[in-house]
Amino acid sequence: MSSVSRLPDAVLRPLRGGNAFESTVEQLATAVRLGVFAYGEQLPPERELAARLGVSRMTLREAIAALRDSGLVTTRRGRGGGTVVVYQGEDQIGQNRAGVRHGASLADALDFRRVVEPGAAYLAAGRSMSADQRAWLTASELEVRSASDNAAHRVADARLHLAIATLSGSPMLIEAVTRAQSALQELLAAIPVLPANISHSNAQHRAIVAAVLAGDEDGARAFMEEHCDATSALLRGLLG
Amino acid sequence: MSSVSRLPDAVLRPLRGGNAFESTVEQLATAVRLGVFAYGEQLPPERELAARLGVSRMTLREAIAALRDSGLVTTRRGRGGGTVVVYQGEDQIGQNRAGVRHGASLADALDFRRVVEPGAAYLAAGRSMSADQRAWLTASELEVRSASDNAAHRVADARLHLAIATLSGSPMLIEAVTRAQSALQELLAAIPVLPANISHSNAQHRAIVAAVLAGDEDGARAFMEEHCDATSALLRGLLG
DNA sequence: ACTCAATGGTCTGTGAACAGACCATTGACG
DNA sequence: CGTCAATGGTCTGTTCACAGACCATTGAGT
Repeated sequence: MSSVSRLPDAVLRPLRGGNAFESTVEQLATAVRLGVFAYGEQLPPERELAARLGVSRMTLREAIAALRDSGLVTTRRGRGGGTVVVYQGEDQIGQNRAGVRHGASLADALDFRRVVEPGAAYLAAGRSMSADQRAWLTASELEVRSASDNAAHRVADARLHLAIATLSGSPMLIEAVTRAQSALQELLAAIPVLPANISHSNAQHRAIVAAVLAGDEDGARAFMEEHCDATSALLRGLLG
Repeated sequence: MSSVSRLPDAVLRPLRGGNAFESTVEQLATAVRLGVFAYGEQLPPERELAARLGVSRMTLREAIAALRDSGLVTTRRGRGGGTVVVYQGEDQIGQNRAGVRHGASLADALDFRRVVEPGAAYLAAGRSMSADQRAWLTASELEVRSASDNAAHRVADARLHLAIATLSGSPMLIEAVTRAQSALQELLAAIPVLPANISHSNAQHRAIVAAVLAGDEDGARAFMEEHCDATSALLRGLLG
């Protein structure tokens, strides 16, 4: 039985990525870059956010300070104050973060995404949605299509994908999609965006959203698979 | 935009499940119950295991002590010694652990599993495997079929599913499948196992493995979906 | 039979993270 | 125009986890 075929090596993983501080920074930075908090939006109050992240307020505050130093957010005190997002899609120049996602994990992330995103679309299509939810989905898709520049397009794209994941209704899947998106985020940011790519991608988005709204599970999944394959091919072509 | 439709609520999650000690116990106990470490097998030396779990040796030792107290493992000192698995599938009676997986997450886990396991089977089928790996897969399937009692059957089943996930070659997917399996482990243990169920499940296993070995991606996925749907139906029937 | 390498077992000091109380600032609202 | 509720900012003591050195035990190898 070769070395590849042993379960313990495959299953045992580190449970906490370093210290709480770094994990918090990572998670918040990712949330901002993925547009979970859009430009101009306020983050929840520190006490609430700390509770939700399962981290002490001190640690959270240090993490927020790091984001502030990176120019992602600004903070204002007093009633009506808070921490607000300044990031609009473009990272500061000369800031090569975490280069190439520790090695071989590019293929991993692409494979993973190609499984979980279509799965989320499939599930979302199978759910009955409220008018609000349908409107949200449509609006998210429209925002991607009408993005003015590459940076805005990328953020809106992430938001749409996360919206679909959210509508799947499965927390575990939402988390999975979030991880896939954040793993690919910096790679996708490096793609030279051709108009043809964008237009193709937009068409796929429309097809996916239409299928989800129509309750067409298999269609939603198939379109999302195509969509993932397209970006996959693009990334592999550029980096592999 | 209704409360359901907001990204932050869906995406922000606690990063560390309580303290390091509890997480470690949970992970090790799960590994043993899923058969990642089979009966009679040795765990890696403490120093190595601690490093792999990203936890200090002290913490790991406390976790192992907890497993020992639960009767899952025994420990022997000296050269050739170590910690060895005693668990054979049956938990000690009167030990109702974590009852019903905090509420609504049953549906979540089932949905999640139904996405990631078929995805893993699909990917595994698409890979070219070494003779060792093919033999491993076949052996794992055979072990499920020839399990003598329910307890052994359950462990062997988990091992087979994890083997398929491992052969997908995607660490992120392996982790996802592991989480799905461990989330459902205690529920599956509660199913009254009818011979008809077992025989049906065995047939599906054979079909899945055959498809994976034949490189039939779509078939592998479809069979795995059927398989997941079957246990889903069983569980929902009993608990929902 | 002896040796010693491999393993579990123990101890101590240090730093991280937490809980929670308290302070400072601001603007929404009456 | 004043109040005070909501928010960020600060401080303190405590607990947890870690690193790493050292001890104890055993059996594989010679």
